[in-house]
Amino acid sequence: MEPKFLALEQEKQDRILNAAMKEFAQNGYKNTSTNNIVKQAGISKGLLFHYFTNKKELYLTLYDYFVELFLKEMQLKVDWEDKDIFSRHRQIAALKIKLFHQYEHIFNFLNAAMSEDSREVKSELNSRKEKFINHNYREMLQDIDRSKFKEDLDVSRTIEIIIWSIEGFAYKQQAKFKGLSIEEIDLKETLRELDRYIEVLKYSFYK
Amino acid sequence: MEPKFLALEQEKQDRILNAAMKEFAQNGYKNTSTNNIVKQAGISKGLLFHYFTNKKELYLTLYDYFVELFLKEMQLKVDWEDKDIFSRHRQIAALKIKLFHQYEHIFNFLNAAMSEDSREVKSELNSRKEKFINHNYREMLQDIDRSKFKEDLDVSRTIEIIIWSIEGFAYKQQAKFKGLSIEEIDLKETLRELDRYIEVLKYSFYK
DNA sequence: CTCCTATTGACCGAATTGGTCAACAGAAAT
DNA sequence: ATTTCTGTTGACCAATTCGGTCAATAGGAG
Repeated sequence: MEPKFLALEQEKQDRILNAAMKEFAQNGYKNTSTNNIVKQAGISKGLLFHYFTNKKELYLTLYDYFVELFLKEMQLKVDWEDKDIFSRHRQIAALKIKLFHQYEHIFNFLNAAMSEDSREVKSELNSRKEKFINHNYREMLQDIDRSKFKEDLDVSRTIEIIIWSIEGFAYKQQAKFKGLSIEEIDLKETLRELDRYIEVLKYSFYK
Repeated sequence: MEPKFLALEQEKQDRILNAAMKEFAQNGYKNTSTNNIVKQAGISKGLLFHYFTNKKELYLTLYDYFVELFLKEMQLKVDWEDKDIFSRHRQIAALKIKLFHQYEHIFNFLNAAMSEDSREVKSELNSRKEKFINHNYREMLQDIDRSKFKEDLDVSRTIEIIIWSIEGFAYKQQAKFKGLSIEEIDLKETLRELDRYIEVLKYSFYK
C-alpha cells in the first residue's frame, strides 16, 4: 500500500477502501468509474490519484491487501488442529463475520475478483490467484476428519453438500442484511442461526 | 415478440437471442453494448434495430419471452402430483438441462435480471418480477410431502439445505461446462451425477 | 505574512454509447 | 432488361462518460 495513503487516519482509509471495493464488486473492473468511487468515499477525484497512481494500481493494491488480510486472519484465528468439519467452518464463519463488520464488501470484492477478466488486469490477477490457491487455502478446507461420518456415507460428496449448505446459508444471510446498516446486524444471532443448520447436518451425517 | 423477428428462421432467431442473453447476463443492462450483441450474433447493427425498436424493448422482450417459456415448461413437464422433494427437484433439473441445451444463457440471464437495477428498466422489471413470483412459482417449490423426513429433524431447515445442495451442484456443473461447446456436454451423465448427491441426501434425511 | 502540505474540481482528449439512414444486394415481378 | 421490393449493411452522429491532470485553494505551522 502506498505510504502516502497509509499516513491517513484509519477512518478515512477505510472509507476509501470500502467505497472502492463496493464499486469494483458491483460493476467489475472495467465498468467501475473512479468518479463513483470518489463520490462514494466523499473525497475529490484529485485526491484518489494522489494516493494511487492509476485505476489499475488501485484495484491490484486492493486485491493484494485484502487477500493477505483474509489469509493472515485465517492462519491466526482458526485452530487448525481441530479437524472437525463443522467446528472448522464455524470458526471460519465467525472470522468472516468479523471481517464483514469492518469491510462490508470484502468477500463480494474477492469473489468478483475471482471471475474478473478485464483485459487490463487479467494477467496480473491470474498470477495472484495461483498464489492464493497454492498458499494452502485448498488444504485448509480439505484436511478434515472423515472418521466421524456414518459408515456407508459417500464422504466426499457429503463434504461438498456441507460446504454448499454453509455457502447457501451465507448467501441467505447476506440477502437479509441488504440495506441494513452494519450496526443493525446481530452477529451473535447470525452465528446462533448457523448453529441450527449445523445441528441438522451433524445429526444426519455423523455417527 | 416482434412479428418481423418471428418471421426469421429459427436458427437466426436463436443466435440473436443467445447473443443478447449472454451479453446482458454478463454485463447487466446498462453496461451491455448493442455493438457487442450484433458482433456476437453475426448481424449488422441496423438489423437489430430493425427487429427491436430500442435496447430497452429488446431487454424486456427477452425477459418476458424466457420467463414465459420457463414457466410454461414447468407447468407442462413436471408432475405436480408427485410431492416428493427429490423427485420434484430432479424433474426441474432435467427440464433446466433441456432448456440450457437450447439457450445456454437463459438462467444466467434470468438470475441477473432478478438483481438488475438500472434506472432505465427498474420499474418495468419490478412489476414483472412480482408477477413471476406470484404466478405460483413459490408454491411450486413448497408443496412438499414432509412426512417422509426422519422424525426428529427440523424439516424446514432440512428443505433449505436440500435446495442449497442442488443449487451448489448446479453451480459446480456450470463451472465444469464453462468453455465446452454444447455438444461436448453429456446431459445424461449430469443427471446421473445429480442422482448420486440425491442418494446421500435421501439416505441421511428420509426415514 | 510566508511556507507548506493536503485537497479540490474544472477541464481535457479519447473512447464508447444507442440509434439513424442512405445505400446496396439480389430475388421476384413486370 | 428493367423496375420493384425486402432484407441487410456499416459509416456516421450527437451525447455521454471515461481516466487522469493540474492550477488553484484552504488552512495550520512557523
